[in-house]
Amino acid sequence: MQLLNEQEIERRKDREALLNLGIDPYPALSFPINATAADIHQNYNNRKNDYKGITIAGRLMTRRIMGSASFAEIQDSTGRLQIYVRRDDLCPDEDKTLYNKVFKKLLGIGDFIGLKGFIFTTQTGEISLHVQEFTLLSKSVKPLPVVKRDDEGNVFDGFTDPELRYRQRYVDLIVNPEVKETFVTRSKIISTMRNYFDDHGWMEVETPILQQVHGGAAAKPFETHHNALDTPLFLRIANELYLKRLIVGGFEGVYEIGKMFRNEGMDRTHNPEFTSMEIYVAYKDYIWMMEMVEDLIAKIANRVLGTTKAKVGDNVIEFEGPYKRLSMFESIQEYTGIDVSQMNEKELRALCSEMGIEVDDSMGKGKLIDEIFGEKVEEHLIQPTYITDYPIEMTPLAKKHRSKPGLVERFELFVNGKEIANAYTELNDPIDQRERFEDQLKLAQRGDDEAMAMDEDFLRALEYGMPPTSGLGIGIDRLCMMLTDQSTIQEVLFFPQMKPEKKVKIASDEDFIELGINPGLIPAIRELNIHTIEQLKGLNPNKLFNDVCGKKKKLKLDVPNPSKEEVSNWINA
RNA sequence: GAUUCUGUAGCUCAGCUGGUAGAGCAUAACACUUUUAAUGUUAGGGUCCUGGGUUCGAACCCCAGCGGGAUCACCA
Repeated sequence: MQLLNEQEIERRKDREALLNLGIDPYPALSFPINATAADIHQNYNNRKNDYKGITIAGRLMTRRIMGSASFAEIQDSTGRLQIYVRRDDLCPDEDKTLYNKVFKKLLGIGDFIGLKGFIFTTQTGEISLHVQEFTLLSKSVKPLPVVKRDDEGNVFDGFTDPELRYRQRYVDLIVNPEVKETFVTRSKIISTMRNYFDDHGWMEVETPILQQVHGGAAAKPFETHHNALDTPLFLRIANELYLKRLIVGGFEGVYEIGKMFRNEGMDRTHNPEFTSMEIYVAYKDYIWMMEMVEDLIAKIANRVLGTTKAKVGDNVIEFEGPYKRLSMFESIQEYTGIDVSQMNEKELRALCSEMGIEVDDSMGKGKLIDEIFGEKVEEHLIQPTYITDYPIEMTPLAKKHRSKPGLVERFELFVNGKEIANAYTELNDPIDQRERFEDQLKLAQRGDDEAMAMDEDFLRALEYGMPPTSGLGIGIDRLCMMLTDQSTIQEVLFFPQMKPEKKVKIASDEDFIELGINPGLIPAIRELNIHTIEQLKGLNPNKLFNDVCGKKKKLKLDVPNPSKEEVSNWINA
């Protein structure tokens, strides 16, 4: 049972009226088209003769009816096209129903129609379709928000409420073309990346999303349960350890683009499920990876923006490499003037409190350095910058630095103050790896809930031998935000996670009848805005009795008044 | 999780000091055969998020809850 507003009732009536005229509002048919809105706008002026006998389909978005002629706009996946409809073209004979009734009255904004006609240019210079035939393809029975734009692109009645836009993304996509554009760009970013990898001979793979050990990163997982195996399973927080197993298995380049799941907070840069790309290439190191990433990102920017310069917020970012490289210690030195490279844990802790950075006892040396970096450096890294050579404590899966003791071969790429990529020369010494996991265990015992879990099977794989390998992870959503100049992750996810909508179960007539209510009284009950059984149950019987009798009289319902006792019985039933 | 702002017609929003709920678009009716934010005339449309409280009287003030946004904290 659904409560309908005036416009929804009106549209349902139109649907009935169409059926009565013998027009199926939802015909089962295919409607072949030979043109799109974008094609017509681009090419009509140069190839005018080719644009006769056009068939095109789309959603009716605006109408300007002027008596026996009308202008309207349809929208297909490529954009909008104005159509020109004349009564005497559609209805050459006496019977003008098709235009006067069907087109003008029974169609509405949001309906899908198929059209046949020829393209022409109006007096005001707008390329338009002169309609010779139209077919209703699908009737819309819910009113669409109508967004108006003038010639300068000013928006007049925007559909802007973020809650509605995210919950009803389909509506957002229909009425806000720039939203659709963002997602087209997102798709291009991913396909460009995929093509780049494939062209290099690296193979796309799929690894388990349901994992028994949630390794490869430090985060709280979503937990579920497999009934047949009677075992707990986790939605993956990372896929790194599986991809490395494939390198052990003999593939020399593997990548995966897919969803990760983390049971943590949500904000404008975090969604519980997000898309990451991870790639592992054998016989490479992180120096090589930096060059690859520069090349990749510049190619993506070129493909989606047509340039390597991108406007991001108030900044213009140049994505053409080579990017600046700074070691983590150098970056802290550069932005604070302090050399932390020789400090021990105690000195670092003192420095943090001096800088007003909150610390707690669970934090080891690496974590403390990371805190300083996050607080003092990150925001300054606007142009693409590689931060390299991280403290070993915070990076249990990366190989020890070839020349700098206490550090690992790792870089993160920062753009506009945000991290968008993370890469290592991968740790492939199984003995070292086991020790690192054990160190993580110790951190966990100190209370660090982000410490990584031991994965015995992964260690077994490493023991068989993994070639030197470099690995990279890119946060796809963040990259998309960057390249589409969006400041919230929700704008680059079709369906961002939201709290569930409150569902109210509207009582049907049968539900009311079941309580012993005379069907003739139901209109009075609804008129009192009583729509759910719970609502009814919560009412005072005397008040309800008075209200129902009063409404019954007002609505002139031809049924007897209920007795007070009957009304009490409804409530107590 | 904390702070703060916010919830009024299908959509976007007004609503004064607490005194019968308003506009534009959309919808409906009439007019109009090259309009384009079409236009003109007219009409209908409301659980003012929910529940309590204060008051003669609450969209408005107070309390609680629910949804959403922003900022902060954690994480990518």
